[in-house]
Amino acid sequence: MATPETPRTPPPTPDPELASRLRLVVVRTARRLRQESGGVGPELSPTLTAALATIDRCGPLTPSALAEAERIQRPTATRIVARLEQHGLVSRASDPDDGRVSLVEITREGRALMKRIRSRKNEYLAKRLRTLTPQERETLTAAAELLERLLEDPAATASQKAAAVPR
Amino acid sequence: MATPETPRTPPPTPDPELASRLRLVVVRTARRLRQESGGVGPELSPTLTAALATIDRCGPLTPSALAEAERIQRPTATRIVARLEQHGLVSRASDPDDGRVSLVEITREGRALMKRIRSRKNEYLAKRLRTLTPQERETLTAAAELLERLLEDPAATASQKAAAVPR
DNA sequence: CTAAAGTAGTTAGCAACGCTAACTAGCCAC
DNA sequence: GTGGCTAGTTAGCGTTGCTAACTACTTTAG
Repeated sequence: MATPETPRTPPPTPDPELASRLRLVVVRTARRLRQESGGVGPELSPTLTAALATIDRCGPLTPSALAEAERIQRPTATRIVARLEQHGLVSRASDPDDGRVSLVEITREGRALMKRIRSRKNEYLAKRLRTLTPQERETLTAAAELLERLLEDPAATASQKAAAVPR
Repeated sequence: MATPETPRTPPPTPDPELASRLRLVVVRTARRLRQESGGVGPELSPTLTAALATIDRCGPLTPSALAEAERIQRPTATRIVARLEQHGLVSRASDPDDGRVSLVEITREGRALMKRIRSRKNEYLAKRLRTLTPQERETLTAAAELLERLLEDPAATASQKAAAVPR
């Protein structure tokens, strides 16, 4: 098994293989998280949690802004906000300057839930993480940051999609 | 932005925070991958791709074994196999010894598709990965390995991490 | 000032994927 | 054989993503 701290894998890292591998592991991990989150308690699904986190972090924002931040389509954002609102986790306010936009904001309850989620819902993952060495956790932290970076910059992606028409 | 420029995690990394962060980034990455894969061409969804990869790697196996490997329920495996079979990517054979079980195997076409997928469908990810430094890619490789380990059963994990005793 | 164009949000409907519950079919123990 | 186990399937549900099309408001042009 590779020791993450030692760059003992110098040459043989062809992109396609790493891409494949990342694909698989990310898909499987996401699935696993979804499974876990469901059973733990009366908590939110990963999707709603991620959205709530964004709303929390980015302050009051419009559904469109949420869609952009989460890389989802506006209709999806609409539904997500509706669900969160239904649970009393976010509230909406009309923009006085522009009657079209509505500003979504996290509520006190929402914030409290986020806090609870951070400490409790991640129990599964956190427990697993605790079995790793500090160096390994560092690796994951760095990887998370890299992925975050990869997720940004929609330019290349958008142009790719535009080029791929036939279907 | 490469070598010495990642002052990542000099301070302690509390588990809950890392867990949260991993959660979010994994969920979002998975979503992104799903979006990309759909539009690029006549390719498979991430779920089907992952399943096909497992069938390819683990040789002929039963639907139950697939379910276990992919951490899904048997009915889900049934549907996935049906879809793959529909596309001619896998074939089934009855076990002569046990009339209940059916053995699923990847076909030549399936193998060819896997090959194509590895080189083509990951284009999006691979392209992004190419913007990283070798060291960063190494980090992701190590992270993928860690996540693979974390995905395994607690029992299996425990035995494997025998070398890396948590404190 | 009114008409056209653009933008924010929503609604409606579709497909993928995961689940549980319940059924069928084959195997084995008695 | 009958009863119980296991493998696989079918049926049905909920979530989450999408696109297309609609409404409502704003902005711009004439």
